Amino acid sequence: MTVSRVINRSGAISRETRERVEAAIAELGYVPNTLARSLRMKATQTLALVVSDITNPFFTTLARGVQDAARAEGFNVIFCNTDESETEQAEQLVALVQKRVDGVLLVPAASSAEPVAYLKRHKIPVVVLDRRVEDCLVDSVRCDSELGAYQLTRLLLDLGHRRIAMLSGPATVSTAVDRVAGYRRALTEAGLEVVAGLIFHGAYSPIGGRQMAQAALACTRRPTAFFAANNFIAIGAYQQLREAGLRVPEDVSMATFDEMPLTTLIEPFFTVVAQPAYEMGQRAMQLLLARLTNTAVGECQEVILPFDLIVRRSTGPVPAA
Amino acid sequence: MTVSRVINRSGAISRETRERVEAAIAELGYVPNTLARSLRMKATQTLALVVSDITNPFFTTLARGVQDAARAEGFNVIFCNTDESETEQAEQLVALVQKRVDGVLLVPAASSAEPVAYLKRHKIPVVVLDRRVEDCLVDSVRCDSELGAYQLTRLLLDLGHRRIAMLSGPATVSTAVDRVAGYRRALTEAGLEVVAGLIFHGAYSPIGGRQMAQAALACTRRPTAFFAANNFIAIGAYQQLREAGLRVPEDVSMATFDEMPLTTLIEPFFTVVAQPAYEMGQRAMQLLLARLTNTAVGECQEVILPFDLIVRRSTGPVPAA
DNA sequence: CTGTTAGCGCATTCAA
DNA sequence: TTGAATGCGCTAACAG
Repeated sequence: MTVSRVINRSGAISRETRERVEAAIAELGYVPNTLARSLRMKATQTLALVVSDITNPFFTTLARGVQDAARAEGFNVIFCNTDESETEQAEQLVALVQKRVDGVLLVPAASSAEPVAYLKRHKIPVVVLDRRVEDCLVDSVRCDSELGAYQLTRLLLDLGHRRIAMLSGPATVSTAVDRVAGYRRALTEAGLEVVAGLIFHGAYSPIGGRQMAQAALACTRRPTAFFAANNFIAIGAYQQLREAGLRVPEDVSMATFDEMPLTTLIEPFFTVVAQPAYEMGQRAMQLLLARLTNTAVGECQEVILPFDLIVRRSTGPVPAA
Repeated sequence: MTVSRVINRSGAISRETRERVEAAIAELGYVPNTLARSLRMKATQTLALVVSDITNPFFTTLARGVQDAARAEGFNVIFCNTDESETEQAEQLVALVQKRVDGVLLVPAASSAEPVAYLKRHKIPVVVLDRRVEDCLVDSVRCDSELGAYQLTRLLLDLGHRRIAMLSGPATVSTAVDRVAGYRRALTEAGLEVVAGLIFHGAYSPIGGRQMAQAALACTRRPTAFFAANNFIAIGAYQQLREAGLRVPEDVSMATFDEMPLTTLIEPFFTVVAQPAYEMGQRAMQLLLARLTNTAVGECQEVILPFDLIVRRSTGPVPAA
């Protein structure tokens, strides 16, 4: 139809017909069908963001960054949760391929490169966010978890702590692994022995945090500091410590990765490595859009964003024995 | 093709051909195209949730409820933010119609019934969530804001407060209006005069909260209690009070609507009317799905869910003058 | 049980 | 400047 030309401003149209068409559109309440358009164009103008849990403030902030950047270019974004499960993730990716999304931002549930390969096989551009995957031929945006953990551990060491429990995430997730690595490096450099019994892996969730804190408290010599690998672990661990009658920071110190926005506003408490979630989302989306529009983008990029180490009230000196 | 029958398990197929087809599918990495399917079927198996800000924990929790319920029935959900703007909302709805979503869950940016009518005109079922709209012929799920506000105000009155500042949301939003109404009723029933100068309307955001708190503090006789209409307002107001050198609850009391999940876990502080966000999302989705599948659902339903009034540390008696 | 025909609503290509 | 034919990938309805 000529209608198509009017709607898309493609081709030349006499003013008269255009007005006639526009009038008809208004009168009939006609709304073009994106499905048909996408089918024909082989492009959906839709991108996806796959995260573990859209309930985590770190990811919601990231999501806003993603969405704002996408909106600016006229793209829609679909959000998916994997709940940190590789099977869930695989299902989600299949669904996204079925929908023929133009690109995917992926916070991988594990470090396997298979999901990335899967998308590439279907010619869907991917940007890996927040975490590493084994294979390296992907665009990616993240912070340096190893360095962050190193600095946070240094901070605790400088305060005099020697028995620092590391409450990390799933051993399959790169951030969890890297944060343990940074922790180890700091200890080793300080000439201290790394005690395997003080390193824990669990879910990136309040429950995971509780369980790990409980296990850590069961050690013969109680740790004087707790390093939580993310905000949810910190929360759970904190609750567990309180229930065990311990005060933070008087009895034990705590430090963690990731801000907890509302908490921070009300009563800034946790000493954290604050990652720039919004910017991470934005940058990742920009990278993806560049792949989609620019033909010549060259090799894959690896963007490492800086973080802030913010010292607050949850850390203090080792209490007198 | 026969392929379609294999994939959809429709019609009868010999085991041999089925296996042959399945083998080919696996080998080629074939993934069916949802766009084409939806175009043909005139159904997308996709629903939408439109909220003001997906960053607000109240809405993320609600979103999880929505999504979990949808997933259970094989539906996908698209999330949209309106940032409390009617124009944004209108744009989002057009986009959703273009995408031919099968249904919409709407947290309306204003109480105008026009957006609902628009969707109905396009034969898209709607469930209105959390807020009222003027016209009533829609399914809806929410809590009784008037009652919640009434009880919260009563609580403050019982503690002896007489000058209670009401920091509410936009006057165009039903929850903001209803919460003011509940506040007024409590005062009136207690035989107190409602001071117009103590009722404020602003954005449902930390900034809004700050501004209203500032204005309230400028009153000749300072309020002894602050009633925030939602969590974001509470945060902003709290910050403003702190900066003014006031302690909560020693100098002033605060009460609010909506939990702040992480905050609550760490250091339960605010006295709140806690709405069951997750259930609200779930119920709304169930209602929508009923409309979509069941043909005979009868009249529109209005589900009012109960809330919890939780008393915590942010409220206390009026300090001695 | 399997294949064929047709059309969902759009945009590209070519003709008028 | 406009219209007609064609096909994107799928499924419903019918034939074989």
